[in-house]
Amino acid sequence: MATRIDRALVADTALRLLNEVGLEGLTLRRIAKELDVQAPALYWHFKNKQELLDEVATEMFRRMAAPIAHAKGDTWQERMAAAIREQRRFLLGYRDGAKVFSGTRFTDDSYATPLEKMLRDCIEAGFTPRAAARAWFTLSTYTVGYVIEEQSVHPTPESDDRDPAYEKEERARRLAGHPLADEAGWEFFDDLDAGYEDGLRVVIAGIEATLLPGGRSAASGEAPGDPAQQ
Amino acid sequence: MATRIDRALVADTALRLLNEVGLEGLTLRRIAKELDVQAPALYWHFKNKQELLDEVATEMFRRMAAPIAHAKGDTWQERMAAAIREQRRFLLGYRDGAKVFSGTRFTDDSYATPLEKMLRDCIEAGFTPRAAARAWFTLSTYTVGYVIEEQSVHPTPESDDRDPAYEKEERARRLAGHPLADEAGWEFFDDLDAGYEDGLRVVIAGIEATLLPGGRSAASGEAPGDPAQQ
DNA sequence: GACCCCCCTTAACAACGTTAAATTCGCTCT
DNA sequence: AGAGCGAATTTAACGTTGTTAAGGGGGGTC
Repeated sequence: MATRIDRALVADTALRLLNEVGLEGLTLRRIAKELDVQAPALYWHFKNKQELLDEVATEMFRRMAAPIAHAKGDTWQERMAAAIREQRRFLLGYRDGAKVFSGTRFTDDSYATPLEKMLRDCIEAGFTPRAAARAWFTLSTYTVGYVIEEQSVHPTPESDDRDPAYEKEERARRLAGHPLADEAGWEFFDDLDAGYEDGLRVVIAGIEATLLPGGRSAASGEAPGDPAQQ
Repeated sequence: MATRIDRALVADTALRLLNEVGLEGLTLRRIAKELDVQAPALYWHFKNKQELLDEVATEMFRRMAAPIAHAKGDTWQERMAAAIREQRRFLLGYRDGAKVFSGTRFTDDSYATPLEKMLRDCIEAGFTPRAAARAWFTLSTYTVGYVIEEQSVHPTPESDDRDPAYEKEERARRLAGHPLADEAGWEFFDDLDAGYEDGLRVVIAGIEATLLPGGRSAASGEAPGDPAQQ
């Protein structure tokens, strides 16, 4: 009847299913059903659910690897921005994409190739290896954090239905007496794409200023606040 | 026998319990047991587990609100850095703190007071309200994203036991042929505090450069890459 | 003393991840 | 072709989870 299953097929199916049922609906029995198989069959291919999810996250990354690596631009700033925008686009493309992605371990080195390319690009632009790593990591961290927040407002991709708990009037009432905080909330909810772009611009400008040799405080330990007190 | 329970007591207890059993061990029955009560009793005070977790996250934030609001420094840069460092410190202080914090909805406006103070501070320093909101939001997003990653390496606060899956040799073997990616990994794992400080420096420098009027591209739409293409 | 509302208990349900054992499929060797 | 064998899957079951339904005890008020 149905062909035999393997890790790749399971990960594929689970990833497709993710957009239909969300992370909390992604149970072993549901995945098994989609594969015309009983749930315990999955345990032949994965030692537990976490390992299966790791494979799903890895497959997710495999699909974004090429677009990230091929991001184009005239300057390193433009290439980095284009690459990380691709990453966000993919994370947004899967329901709960950022949650699945964050904190899971990759099961192979598929992420190494695009990463290697980004870093080499930076180094050729004058970064030290350390600064290049910090630059990319900061950008990536910001992006994942941002998309997690985005997806808790807009649970499903390609649809405008907000999570109903984010309600206008209730919010406004609660924040009476905090006009700035209220406006800040709107600033965020109103245009998520624009908000991301603003933050992206901030981070890239910061990388220029602090991590690129020639930037204001590239080599020195000088910092805002007092980093030594930590 | 035991005193009656209410939302505050439940949230308190759950928050204390969180550090002992972690997020996945934080079941309703376990919380109830700690309160000398049967699990369904919790449903009198919360409509479901998510609402309880929202209350826990809110209580978490209530405790960080004062330290954040009272962060001191001579410049707005130092004050922002000090405030967001406090936020990270608190998130790290609870097991799975960043995961609990991210994406959950606050049940009251306890976060509005410190936020209002930060924003006013920025505006007095010359920011527009919009820029102030973006600045703080970018900083906060970066921090939550960073701590989520941190806590998936170091699951429990105040202890050095790494999650054993992050293994040296295996990693090195997998990344043979990707020397930069390999080194980047070390750059990250090796000193998480320093890594955070580097990123923090980046973001604050970027805020200076792009969001503060007088910064390089404050008012213009100019950006790295091509923001309009989104 | 009867009523009522608040808060909690007991009992139970369906669904979950996971394990153990039995079973079937698909190939190889003779 | 048939026996043998390991790989892949099924059936059955266990303990635990979030959640619901129904009932009961304990103050306060008429």
